[in-house]
Amino acid sequence: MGFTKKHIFNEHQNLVANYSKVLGHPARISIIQLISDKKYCNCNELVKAIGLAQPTISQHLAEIRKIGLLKQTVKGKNLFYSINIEKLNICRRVVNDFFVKTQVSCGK
Amino acid sequence: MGFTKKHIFNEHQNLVANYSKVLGHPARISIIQLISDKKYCNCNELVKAIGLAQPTISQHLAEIRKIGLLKQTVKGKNLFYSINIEKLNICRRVVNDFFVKTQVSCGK
DNA sequence: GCGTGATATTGCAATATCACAATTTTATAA
DNA sequence: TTATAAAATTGTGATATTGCAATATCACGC
Repeated sequence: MGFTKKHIFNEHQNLVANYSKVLGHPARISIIQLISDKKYCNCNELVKAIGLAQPTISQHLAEIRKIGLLKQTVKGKNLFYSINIEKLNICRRVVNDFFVKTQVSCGK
Repeated sequence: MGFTKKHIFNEHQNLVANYSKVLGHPARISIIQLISDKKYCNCNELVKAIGLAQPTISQHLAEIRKIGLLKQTVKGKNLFYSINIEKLNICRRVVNDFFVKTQVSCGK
């Protein structure tokens, strides 16, 4: 079929999967690392640093934005991205809690 | 194109992405939860509990196996799956370290 | 051996994802 | 207003993923 049957899973399962899916591509891992290293980073810098075309980077940025991990600041012609640390922390906890709970369940 | 240009990213970025990708589907989240809750679980139980067809579950199990997260025990006709806790712990650390390092970079 | 039950594999259709060229939008600078 | 530069959007082709029916495989009991 090609599409995921999300309705048969609960909200939490879909949430963990959604967050993880965004991290499931090395370009997006690289983008997040570059933005956090440089604090502020525009699209062009990412294009040069990573070596994918501008529309491709823009697309990956949109995926990361969808889960709220990015902040934007307009400065002249440039659009600078930075990490939404609060949201990053939420993602970390959601994913890590899944691991921890799984580990605890195994040990009971 | 449709395929990921993995060669332009480093090993660590691909590793984080690989682990995350496996968690990037709610069926696989659900499978991991069910197996860890029941300690041992065969394919049929997962099929009944989740409501996807047997080949679909089998396929998702294969994805989870690829990153080493599952152990198998044959008992008669049944094949029981359990969680490889050591590997789960490694995955947890790899993914969580990514989050923590990102957070630290933002704060510097 | 033969049937049975459990799981993996194969083949296929539908959808999603990845990557990029071309274009559009937006905002500044001249 | 016009040029320019940055980034988003659109359109497209190639590949990957999701899901399932049909089939194959494998291990047991008879």
